[in-house]
Amino acid sequence: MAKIDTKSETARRTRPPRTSSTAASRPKRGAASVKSETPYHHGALREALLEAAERVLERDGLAGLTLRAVAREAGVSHAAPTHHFGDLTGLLSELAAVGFRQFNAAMASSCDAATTPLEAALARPKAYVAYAQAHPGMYGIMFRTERLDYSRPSLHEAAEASFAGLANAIGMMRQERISGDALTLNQGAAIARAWSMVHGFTTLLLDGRLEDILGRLPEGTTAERLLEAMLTVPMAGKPPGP
Amino acid sequence: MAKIDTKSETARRTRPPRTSSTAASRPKRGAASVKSETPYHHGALREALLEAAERVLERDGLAGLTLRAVAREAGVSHAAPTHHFGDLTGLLSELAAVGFRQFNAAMASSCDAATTPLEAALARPKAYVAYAQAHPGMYGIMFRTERLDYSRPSLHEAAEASFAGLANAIGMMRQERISGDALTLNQGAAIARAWSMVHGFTTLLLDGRLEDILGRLPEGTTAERLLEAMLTVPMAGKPPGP
DNA sequence: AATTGATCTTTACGATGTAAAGATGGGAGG
DNA sequence: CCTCCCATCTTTACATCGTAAAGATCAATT
Repeated sequence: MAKIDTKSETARRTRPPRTSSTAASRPKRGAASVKSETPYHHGALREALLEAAERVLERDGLAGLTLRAVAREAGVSHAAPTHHFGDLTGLLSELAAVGFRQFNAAMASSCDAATTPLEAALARPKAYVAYAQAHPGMYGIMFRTERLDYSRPSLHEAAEASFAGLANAIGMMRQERISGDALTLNQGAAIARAWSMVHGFTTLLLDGRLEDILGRLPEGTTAERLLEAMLTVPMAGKPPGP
Repeated sequence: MAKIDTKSETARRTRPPRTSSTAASRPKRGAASVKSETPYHHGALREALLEAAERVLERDGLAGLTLRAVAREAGVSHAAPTHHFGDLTGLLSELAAVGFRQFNAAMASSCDAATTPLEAALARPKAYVAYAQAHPGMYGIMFRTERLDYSRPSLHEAAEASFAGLANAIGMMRQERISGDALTLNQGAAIARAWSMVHGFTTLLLDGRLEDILGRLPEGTTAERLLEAMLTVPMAGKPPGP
């Protein structure tokens, strides 16, 4: 009469046969014991859980991303993630680290593809926004600090690399070297301005708060075009007539 | 044997005697029936709940802001909020509306106090950031779209007023009239740039992500000073030497 | 004065995070 | 080869949360 809790839980757990996309997992056991379709020891649960988490996040959004949902998606018991991540914060932090690495890779590759100086200057912000639009859930996690543990090395490093890349780009654009650790006020302001602008734009865009503006712009103006205009046009004064 | 749920709940509910800060509540009953310290009908539960929610938010942060916690804080049963807000989304939305009204008032009053043109141009962004720093929880709710219902009139109006004030200020700064509903690309870009910059800066600041930059700036540089520099200094090129 | 409808409480249920104890089996040491 | 250990995963349990539904209470209307 105390099993009320597990009733629905057990009933739902159909346990799909762990269609792991990374077929390289479980090198030891494998075809030796065919009797048990889902061996007790997964072999690569950590990675499988992170992939499952990403899938759940894309499918059900941030609200659906729970420890138990991720465990279900991976086909393991609801308490299995605990051993690998300790906590919901732990899982989210590691997932955010994955996101930052994807993010950094996307930024780096898009920068390499630039040819003209103007293109080079716009490539990074565009890639920033493009990543967020392609992976809104990921972006949401990465910048939702309340449930993140930055003392975790993987997250700290990935996020740090992201910031370093940004600061570097700004420095190059200003044709200065960002020397070591010290910054002048104007250097700091340039970095903070660029970051704030792109990050703020992205946040507002994902929250749908720019639709109001976009709707009033000339027909068919995209968010990317608006971003370009934001970054290109001088800060104040009358715009040049058409 | 099915009362396991209510056990701890009831045990905790000490029911403080509703020390309502707004003494104007319950005009009808009052001193007539002294026997019941907490009358069955509160009289102004809606407002009391919103105030309680704000208190809980400031004390326990976003994570602690639950329907039940708010009900506890207000000294009513955990299901009482349902009748007034329907939903957690409802409560959060109404609370966000309160926040937007506070926010708008702060912005307006700070704009009136400006004397020089430069001061006037900086007053609004400074007030923006200042409000967020003074009420981080509120700000978090106001711009956390996922659990907000913008179809609610109070929230929609309050947020709309906030946006209108911003757009107006940008238009005045550009010495243009924002005519009706249409916007040129440059006008839209100016609005989006200003909003993105201030909102992004605020978000990054509240998330502690600017501490890295602030720490590398000249000794004792505050966030407000950095914001000023962001808004004052030209966007690119070498800074003027000291 | 009886009724009614709004307001608040009780009770109940499914879901979640987390802790703790039990099961499993790969690998180390005899 | 056998046994034992321990990392890994499962079971079980519990406090809390959001929400729904039914019951209690009371002010106001008829």
